[in-house]
Amino acid sequence: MKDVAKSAGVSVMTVSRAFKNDSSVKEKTRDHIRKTAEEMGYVFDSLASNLRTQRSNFVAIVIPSVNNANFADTVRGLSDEIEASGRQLLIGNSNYDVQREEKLIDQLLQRRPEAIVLTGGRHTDRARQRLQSAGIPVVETWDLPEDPIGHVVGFSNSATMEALVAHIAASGRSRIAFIGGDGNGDTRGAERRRGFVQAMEARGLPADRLVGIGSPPASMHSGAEAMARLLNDQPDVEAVMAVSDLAAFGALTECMRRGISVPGQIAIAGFGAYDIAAVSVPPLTTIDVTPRAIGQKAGAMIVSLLDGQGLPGDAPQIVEIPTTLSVGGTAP
Amino acid sequence: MKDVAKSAGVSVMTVSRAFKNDSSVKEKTRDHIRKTAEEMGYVFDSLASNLRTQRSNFVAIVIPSVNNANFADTVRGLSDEIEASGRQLLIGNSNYDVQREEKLIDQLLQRRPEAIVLTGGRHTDRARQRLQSAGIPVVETWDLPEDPIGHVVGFSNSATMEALVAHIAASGRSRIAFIGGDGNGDTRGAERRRGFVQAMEARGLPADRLVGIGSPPASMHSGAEAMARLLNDQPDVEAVMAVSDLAAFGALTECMRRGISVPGQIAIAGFGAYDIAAVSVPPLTTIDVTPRAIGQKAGAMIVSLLDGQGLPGDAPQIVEIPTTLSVGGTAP
DNA sequence: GTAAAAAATGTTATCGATATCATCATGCTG
DNA sequence: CAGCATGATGATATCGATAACATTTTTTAC
Repeated sequence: MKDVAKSAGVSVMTVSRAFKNDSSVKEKTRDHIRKTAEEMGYVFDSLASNLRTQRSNFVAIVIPSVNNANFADTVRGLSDEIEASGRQLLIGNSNYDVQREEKLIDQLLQRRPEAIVLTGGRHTDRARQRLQSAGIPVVETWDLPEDPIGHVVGFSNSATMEALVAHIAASGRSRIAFIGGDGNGDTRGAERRRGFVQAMEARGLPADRLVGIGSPPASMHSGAEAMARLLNDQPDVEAVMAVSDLAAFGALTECMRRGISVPGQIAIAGFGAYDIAAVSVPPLTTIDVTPRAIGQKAGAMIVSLLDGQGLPGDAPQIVEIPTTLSVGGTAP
Repeated sequence: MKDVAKSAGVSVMTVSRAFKNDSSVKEKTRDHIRKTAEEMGYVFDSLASNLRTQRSNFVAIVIPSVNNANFADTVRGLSDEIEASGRQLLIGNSNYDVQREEKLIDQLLQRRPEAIVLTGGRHTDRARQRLQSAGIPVVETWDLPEDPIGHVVGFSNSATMEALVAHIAASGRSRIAFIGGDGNGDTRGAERRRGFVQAMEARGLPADRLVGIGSPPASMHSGAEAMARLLNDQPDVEAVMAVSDLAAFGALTECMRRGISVPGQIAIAGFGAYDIAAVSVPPLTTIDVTPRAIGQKAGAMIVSLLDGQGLPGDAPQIVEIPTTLSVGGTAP
């Protein structure tokens, strides 16, 4: 900037002002400076600017995996809002591991984000502390934590799953299995499993048909494999609920390979309303959680907190995202 | 840091040294400082560090869309390598738009990344200039540009598509259609279309069955829709090649809905070896471009350039990624 | 035409960590 | 125990932009 100033025959301060064009610099001077800078190949250094202004102009989001269309949709929704406000989005992925998440949060906070978005409501104690003392808006998404760190934009995975069980059970099926991760690494998956078990027990139905698919994320392939195991071990199963559409579709393909009619012999339900749900033949019965809307709402909330008059200490907002049951052909 | 120093009874310099534990600080002093800092809730400010050291410790990647499993895999491969070297990855998405890419590159360069990874080989002139004068390693991926900016890790989309046409044509089918984007926004898609046309013409086959699916990315839904149009307009079609597995699978489902046998009446081929290709019934004939390996290779290259002795001005490396034909049931 | 207001530009100190050089403490050698 | 190497710590300037205040130039008002 000093070089540009010298070359343009003005002070550095004028150059600085010329670059954030709101300030009071004569139009002619500004154009001249801009042109000079362009010719010199000058690139503004936002590192220095960020340090001086104490504003990093970016928002961080921690997701379990970039490789998941649902989270990608949330990222897209968030990204749209954040970028429209002139900020950038920094994405970190935790690989479904709260320890890794803690480390990531530490790293991200060192870069002084203006706000941070988390996926899920379960975190290490240390991560919670760090976030709380960071003094920036924290938004937990994809969940309704009992004891939120700050703001929340999400839905209850367990309650939503219970509604889905109600739908399946209403068709008279009682031997219902759940395909999903067996650990607690994927907290949303664990919540869904918990919702399944609760709903089954509330109806006096056996809730012991839990088929594990190993470490998250649940893939189409792992769903097919789990279905194969289930069909071998408990061929009398009447319905299968999967932790996600991907696993559900995998299960459906396994039925197709074996000539098992869906939903005739076995009903299948997924979760997440992925693209595959609508295209699949038959379409999947699933739950639409509007992942993009989650991101958008979180983004809008953050932008209004940062740009609005509201102080960071404002009362935490809890936004519950409505989920809808999308009845397809696999479980009418 | 000043506060921590005062509280721990040492100078700021000692605190600074205590945090990058390589330096010569007595172990006892370091532990004391670390503990004091932890208690005070001190969070290291990497903004200041980055400014002083002129090293941002992050690498940027520009992808067309986060919402695409192939690019997500590349991001994952890159992320693994970059994070293992202690750096962070900043992801920007260009929405398949070179103008937007140019703007994004400008923004990213202002944050002084240590290297930048691009998807595709087509960029605006201004973006090329900026990148060239940035003085950092630039890696173009997913393509083999004629005039690369710097390093390259990719494959030829057109040549790969030609190989796929060869496979289909070898089965004796000649009325072959291509389903893909009709514009040039998705440069990789456009290259594949070009490869299709070239291969068809080289065989003296008609290359006019091009079915557009609107703006990228090609989705399962848009593939199904395109297939429906194709079947209505040109019911005599014998084979369909899609710009991606997602569109291919959508096309397959449309055939299933209409009771058209695949591959009996119509053969279908995709591109990308997405999860769906292996799980689909029948499995899709597709091209595996090993997206994750692309990311890993690019990441390894960058890390070796940054951490190795090699100067940034070193000779550009061109790494061609081998693609493999994966013959499934849709086009044996 | 002059005084006051407004606009445009300049000067200096600063954000928080660190490179560099300086200083002080400690250990080792003969 | 002097003399020197080594280890540990401190003081100061600096990275590049900008806030805050100071100064100069231009415009407006009477």
